[in-house]
Amino acid sequence: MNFRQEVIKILEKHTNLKATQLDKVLEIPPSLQFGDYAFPCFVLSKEFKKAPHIIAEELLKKIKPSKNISKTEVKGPYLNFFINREVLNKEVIAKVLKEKNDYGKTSKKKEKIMIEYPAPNTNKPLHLGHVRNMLLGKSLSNILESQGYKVIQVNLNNDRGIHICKSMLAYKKWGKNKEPNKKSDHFVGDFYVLYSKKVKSDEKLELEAYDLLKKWEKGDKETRALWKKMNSWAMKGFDETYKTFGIKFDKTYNESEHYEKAKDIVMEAYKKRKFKRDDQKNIIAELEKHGLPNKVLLRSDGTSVYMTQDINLAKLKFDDFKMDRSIYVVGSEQKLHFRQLFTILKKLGFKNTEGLYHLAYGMIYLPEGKMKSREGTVVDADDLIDEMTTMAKKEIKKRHKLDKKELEKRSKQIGMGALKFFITKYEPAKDFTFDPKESISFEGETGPYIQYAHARINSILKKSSYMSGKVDYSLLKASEEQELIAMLKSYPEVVEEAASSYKPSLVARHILDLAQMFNEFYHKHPVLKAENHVRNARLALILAIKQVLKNGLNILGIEAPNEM
RNA sequence: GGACCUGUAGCCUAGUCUGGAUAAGGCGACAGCCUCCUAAGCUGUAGACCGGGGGUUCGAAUCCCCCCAGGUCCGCCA
Repeated sequence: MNFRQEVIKILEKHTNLKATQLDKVLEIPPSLQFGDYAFPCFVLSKEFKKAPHIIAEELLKKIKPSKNISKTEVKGPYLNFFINREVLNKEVIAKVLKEKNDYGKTSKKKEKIMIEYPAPNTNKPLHLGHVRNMLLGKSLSNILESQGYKVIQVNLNNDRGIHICKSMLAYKKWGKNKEPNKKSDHFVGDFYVLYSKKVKSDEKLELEAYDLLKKWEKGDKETRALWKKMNSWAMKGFDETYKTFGIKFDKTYNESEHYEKAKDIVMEAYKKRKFKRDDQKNIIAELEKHGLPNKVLLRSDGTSVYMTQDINLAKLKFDDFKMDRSIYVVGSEQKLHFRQLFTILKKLGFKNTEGLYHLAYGMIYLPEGKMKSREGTVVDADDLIDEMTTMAKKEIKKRHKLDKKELEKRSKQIGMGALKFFITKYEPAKDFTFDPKESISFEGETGPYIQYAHARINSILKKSSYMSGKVDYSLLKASEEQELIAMLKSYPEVVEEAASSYKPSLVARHILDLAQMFNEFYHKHPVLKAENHVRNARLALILAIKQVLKNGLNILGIEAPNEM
């Protein structure tokens, strides 16, 4: 049953507007007290040369109530339509309860989409920026999958280059061949920090690092062995963190394996005059007519640059998976880079360049400014997880006495829920400041707030004897109940919108609103102590709310605990 | 200098694509609510010339132009 179509049909009969025009102007009122759909009569006022409110009155007289549209009303220049509550309530709640975990899912979309994230450097542990990256990549993957897309998640290790050699050098000099005595990516990162400290008083280290890079490039055995060892430490540490975030990749690419292979592609294109040489004999892509700065692709000595390897990787990924779309989850500071890359790929005649997309996310600042790995002013991902979990543990201890295992489990659910929601609720493009003191909160617009609403519902349901027999849905007529049903109804549309606009934040906001409205309802209207029929209807309602809260949390990678 | 992004109460955000009915939440502040389904909750009060100025429109936080402020980028770094 499509109520909107029905309203449009009615209006089509009584105005001379076409369905497509009506679909465009028909709106959903800001508040349910104005009905479910509103037709603004301004549109007709010119044609009829009458004031909009008079047109509304005239239309009202012509329209009779039907089974689905129970009432029409004039409010100033608006003609408002009210859907029959009983039909709507029943339809929405029954759908949620029937589809359960699949509510909000569809198999409409068939395309294959690749998402690449978080592409770390293998010389230091993951930090808060990666956390945002991972949460965005992962939740978007879930959201796209829920719409039927075949999603391929890939990672790229930036595993070669001068930054790697710096931590290698420090290990060589001061590492005493030690094995990791802590989480192994942190162990590697310590040497990067150590290098940065030492180089301040000893500039020669910089040259030594470059020597090491040259040795690496020549394939020096000892250097390669150390490089391999330290990289495997770093990656092993990353894997543990990925696991905490529930992330698995279909494939991981390593920059070192193919960074040189793009040379042939570039040279061939150069021969076909797609690229040129500049005064210094570098091969460049001329991008000025596309409104972009030119870009060097091969140095005059034939060595490749960052852009070159990205060209090769794009080809490699497409050869591997033949995807229709490819999303790069990378910070917004690389916007220009990706505009250039995509333009170059088009010039090269790559397939599916229309499907290339840079999902740029904003910076995270700390109260003291920008994060700098070198200076150690970063928020480490693992530390952050620990801190959130510890805080959650403290909060739980205030309320309950739990055995150790349950305490660990629940504090992880809540701590991670808080962290994930805090970051996901921001729109991807937005910069924000992460103040550890204020950000670690479990009250207000937070993950635990939503989890709490979920747990509360569960607690009520546990105490009830819910009969799945006949429910009189017309009894759900309080404004809170109607709002709640409207939100349940629109949940699938919100997920669809989140998928098409690549904004997991939309889902986050929606379930937050739902939890807020539920809490309002909870305080105003008793469920268990309500009169029999009303109780049954409310039980059905909150069961549906619980389901949607859970679905929304889960799609964002957040757990929905039954008790808190 | 150029390109892109951002600007909504003391602070953080939603709403901007697709213009419409009193600009919606949270934090903080103040005043209340646990003999009643989990107070990680709820209610109320104070707090907004939607960065500024023009324009389009019956109607602008939303669209267009100009300006101001902040950020990012404009490497043969990744």
